[in-house]
Amino acid sequence: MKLATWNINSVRARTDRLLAVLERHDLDILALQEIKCKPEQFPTSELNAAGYEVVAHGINQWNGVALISRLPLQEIEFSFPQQPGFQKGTPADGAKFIDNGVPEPRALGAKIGDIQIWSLYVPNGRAVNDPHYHYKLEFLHQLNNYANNVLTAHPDQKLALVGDWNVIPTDLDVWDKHAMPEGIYLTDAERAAFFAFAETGLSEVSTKFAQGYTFWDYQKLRFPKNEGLRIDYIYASPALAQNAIAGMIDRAERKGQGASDHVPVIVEFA
DNA sequence: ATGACAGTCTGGGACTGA
Repeated sequence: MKLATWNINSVRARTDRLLAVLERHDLDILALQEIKCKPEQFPTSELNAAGYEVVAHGINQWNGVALISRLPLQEIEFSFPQQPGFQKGTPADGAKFIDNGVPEPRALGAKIGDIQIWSLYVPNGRAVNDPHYHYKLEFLHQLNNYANNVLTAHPDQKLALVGDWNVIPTDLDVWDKHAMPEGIYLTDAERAAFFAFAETGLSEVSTKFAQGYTFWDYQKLRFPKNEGLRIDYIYASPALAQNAIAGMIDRAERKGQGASDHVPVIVEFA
């Protein structure tokens, strides 16, 4: 079973590349982030024709996540428990960000066979101590609580948390650790929030099979110079992780006209 | 060498992203 995650940066702009990725890698499950479209704008008929079921969760312009699967998608969830919302502005009550109680389309869960999978687009954070940064940390914290609750209740559950984590976990995951604006993505708090998932028993399963970056900015010849980031990850619970047998980063997908700035990360399970 | 990233729409500039 081949599982992949990919921040596609607009599915409408890259439907041809999407279909090619599914075919080239013979994927069974693909989690997308930044689809940047409403469900009715998603290329559902093309994907159905290619043999996939689809569920998309998005608005017209920003964010948006989707799951594409050969096996049926069941028990769809459009947010995880306690997923925070975000409203622009500075809180007047001393809070660190305004949670309007409406989760953005950044998480989509489903049961595929015996695997519980989430496609996740973790908030960017924008700048250290920006309200969006605190929103990001709260998003990761509540996601961690959810994962911990699932695995505490069902230790043998196959659980996959995959997506664009917008965290640079180690200095090896960025070409220049001083290159990020105001040090965003690699603060101690962001890194601690990322590694906290390992404390729940999850393990990141792409790293042991594949080296290299998963994102290269469109600007400043970042891709030709291989100045990138590794911010797309596949966390798996013990029952799932033990079946991981191979993995790769599809670096070639970054080439040519019309590429996303992220590439697919793929792990195969026995 | 005088360009310089890409997506979307509330569009021809602003916003977001990383």
